[in-house]
Amino acid sequence: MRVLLVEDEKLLAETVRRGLTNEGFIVEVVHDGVSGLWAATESPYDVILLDLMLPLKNGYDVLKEIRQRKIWTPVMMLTAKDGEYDQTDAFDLGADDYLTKPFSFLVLVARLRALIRRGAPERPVVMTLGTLSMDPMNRSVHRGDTAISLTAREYGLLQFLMRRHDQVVSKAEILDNVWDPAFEGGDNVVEVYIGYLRRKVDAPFNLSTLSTVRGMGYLLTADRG
Amino acid sequence: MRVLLVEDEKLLAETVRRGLTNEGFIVEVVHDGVSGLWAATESPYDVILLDLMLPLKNGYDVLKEIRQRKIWTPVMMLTAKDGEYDQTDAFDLGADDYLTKPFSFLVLVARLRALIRRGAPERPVVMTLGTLSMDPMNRSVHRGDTAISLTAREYGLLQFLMRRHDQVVSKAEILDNVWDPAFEGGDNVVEVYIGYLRRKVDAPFNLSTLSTVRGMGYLLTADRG
DNA sequence: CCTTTTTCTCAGGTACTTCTCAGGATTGGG
DNA sequence: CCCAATCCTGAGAAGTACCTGAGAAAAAGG
Repeated sequence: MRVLLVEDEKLLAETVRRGLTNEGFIVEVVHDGVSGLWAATESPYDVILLDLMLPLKNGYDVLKEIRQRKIWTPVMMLTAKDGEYDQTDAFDLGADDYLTKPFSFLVLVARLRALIRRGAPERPVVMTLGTLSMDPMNRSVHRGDTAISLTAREYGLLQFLMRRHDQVVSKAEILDNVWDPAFEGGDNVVEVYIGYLRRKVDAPFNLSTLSTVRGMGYLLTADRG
Repeated sequence: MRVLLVEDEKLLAETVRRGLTNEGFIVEVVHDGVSGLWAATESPYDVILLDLMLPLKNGYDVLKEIRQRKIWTPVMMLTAKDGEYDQTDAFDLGADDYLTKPFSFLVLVARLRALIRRGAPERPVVMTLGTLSMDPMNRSVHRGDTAISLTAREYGLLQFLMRRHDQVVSKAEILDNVWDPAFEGGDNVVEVYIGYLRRKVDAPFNLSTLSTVRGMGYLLTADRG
């Protein structure tokens, strides 16, 4: 269980390091924001403890850049007690928890464990295929940056096709995965829904990424190369 | 905001329950130590109000066992005023605050809020989403700078939606988190309250930040960009 | 105790989704 | 080129999800 601790108050850092080591964690300590960012990008940790007030680069910026680099290690922010910063900012930037100083060591350990247990959450599940993107969090679909509104069934179908992009998927397979197992109808309904999708994700953009492979099924590919 | 109240004096328990419910908390009451311990381990609360003198198992033991089971929900002890027990004991065992009976209801609420704020980081002091803002401290909601008056239930629902902004939340999820766990009714009540909220936070401002995602749930987004 | 507010249920209405069907279009093999 | 298999698609019926006004029931506030 590897922990990166980014904290400039040497005394506090040492206390926490010793305590966590004692609890069985492997702790690495750095004392400024730039080193923190570097450490976070260079080696994998199970969780990052990030102080807000740091020399060279403050905690917010470190967090922001970590997330920009698509590193989704859980981050727990350590904030001083006055409410100078708005804590929602930290969450917006992708912090997973925060702790207000001074904190009890027991609380720290408990929260740390909770965070690790939750694991690096499946945060950016947003799938992309060429200019087509899908975000399961808010169920939105975009081609480039124009939003596309899909019904539940259309969405389910597209999600399945995106997961299996560049593979031919048969109508039977689609029925099995997108429709109710108990579904009794024929497979014409798949043809119909493929039609709906084409009109929404391809036709308005003069694309044809969703093609028919006669006798086999359908094939979704990326646009632009 | 879920509270577990462990208190054997039925009258006091009922008063507190009603008062807290009125303040927007969801309160569950049990009347003895064993039930309290069981409840605390079985479902998640934001804070536990724990009387010291309890039938079957006293408050100290309950607290100790709760902590032994690695449950770190903030606990506020309710102690009778005579100094039979030393209050530092409570802290040693992992209580986060205590209140001496008889206590003022206002003080209880204030300390409870402080505790929840300290203990549950996912409840920042003031939440904002676009021009919509909510201050849990005084339970006020504003759109821009016009105040909006909400009932307890409306407030709870909005708070939940704001915490999960930009995510689709299902009616079942809403029922689980905003309504009493014991709630038996169908989920039409959610539709009704979504309607109420829309009439208060969206319609008067010609906005539609609270949208329906058919077949999935509801989605709260920020206005203006 | 009576009044007001809040919560919840119900039922009718509306709008949307899903699916079926049938005829038309397309494709590939002979 | 013609035929048969396959796929597409417009229209519409059936089904479902959601909204909302009205009002009963419960709680809160005099």
